Amino acid sequence: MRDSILAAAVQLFAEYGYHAAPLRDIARIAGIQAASIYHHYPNKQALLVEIMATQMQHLNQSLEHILQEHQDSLVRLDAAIANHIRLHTMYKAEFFIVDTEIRALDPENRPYILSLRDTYEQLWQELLRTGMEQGIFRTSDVKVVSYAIIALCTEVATWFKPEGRLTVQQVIVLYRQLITHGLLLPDQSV
Amino acid sequence: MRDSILAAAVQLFAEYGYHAAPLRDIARIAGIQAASIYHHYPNKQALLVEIMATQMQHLNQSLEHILQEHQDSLVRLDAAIANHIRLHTMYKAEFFIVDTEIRALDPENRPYILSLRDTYEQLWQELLRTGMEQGIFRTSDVKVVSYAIIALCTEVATWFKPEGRLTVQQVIVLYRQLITHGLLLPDQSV
DNA sequence: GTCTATACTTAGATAGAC
DNA sequence: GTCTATCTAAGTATAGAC
Repeated sequence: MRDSILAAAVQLFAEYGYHAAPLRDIARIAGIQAASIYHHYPNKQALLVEIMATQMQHLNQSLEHILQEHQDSLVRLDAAIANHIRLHTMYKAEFFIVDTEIRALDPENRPYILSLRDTYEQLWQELLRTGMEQGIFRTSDVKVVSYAIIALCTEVATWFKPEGRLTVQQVIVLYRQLITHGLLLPDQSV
Repeated sequence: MRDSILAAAVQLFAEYGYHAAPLRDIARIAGIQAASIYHHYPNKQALLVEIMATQMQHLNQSLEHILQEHQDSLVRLDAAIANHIRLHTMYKAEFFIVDTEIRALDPENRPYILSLRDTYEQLWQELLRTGMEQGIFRTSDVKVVSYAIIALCTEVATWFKPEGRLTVQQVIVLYRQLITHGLLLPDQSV
């Protein structure tokens, strides 16, 4: 039941937003009365925090694992892009909540979630900085590039449909190409 | 007063989200009572629609202008990137609302706002398709690339600070570089 | 562990005076 | 054009029975 409630919350938070999703509706989808939710969670906010924390920890662990497993910057980049897009398409609703409901966090919960997001950005920045120092990646502003790549791969979740025109793997290939080689054809390079 | 109310709404919708921003607070910032808002706007939703429609029309007009003025695909791309980033940093709060509160739109208003967004995407797709046909841009999935570039340039608004480390112009140069040439150094290209 | 009933608060919106 | 006063609905959360 605890999981059913959380699944219902994920669905409604993603569809209508945290503040627009009534606890009564979450309860209805989970098949119980609103009051019964309070046996499993202390309040509505706790649902939001658990959804966000779970996904961010998952994301961080997977990227840490990639950095430990691989030393080659190009392999790391490819794996990190694929990992980000796979998780964001697989847990589409959950990550949509992570990306849009930060401001719905109570002041006492916000720092924790932001620190998890910060950790993820730092892992990416480590990957990028190493690649630039090795002369594999073009030297640029590490922070800006990390924000850019993360935003790019995150946005996939907003339009991707599992039954759509493209498979996840095809999307990964397209994004990888864009991130590594850019839009211009080589002969146009300066 | 009409503009004061709208400015207050922009501030609070951006900071707390549409549903979490009480009309009474909007009124307080505008310096009037909540009931007085209804002399200027029929309801809260009308504030949201006006904010979104105004910005999207502005964005569309500027890109249409660029496509009319320039024929060279590379010039068009540079101008479109700069235009998007400039508007998104100049009207940061307004565009943040456009990008996060689509789901707060009532069913009768949503199609209109989505059609404006659709127009913008189509203008970008026209730009990209032409460049690919001319052999200036790498051939790829036009829709996916348009989503990617728009997401990339939109995200700038989430972290950019006017008094921060980088100027708008510096950010534009960095993003332009990333979009056109990608992350890898040329000798690493396949 | 789930229920019914309800307390408490706050929201958007309206009525009518000035 | 703005106010005070108020309506009505809806939200989160609690109390206490089963």
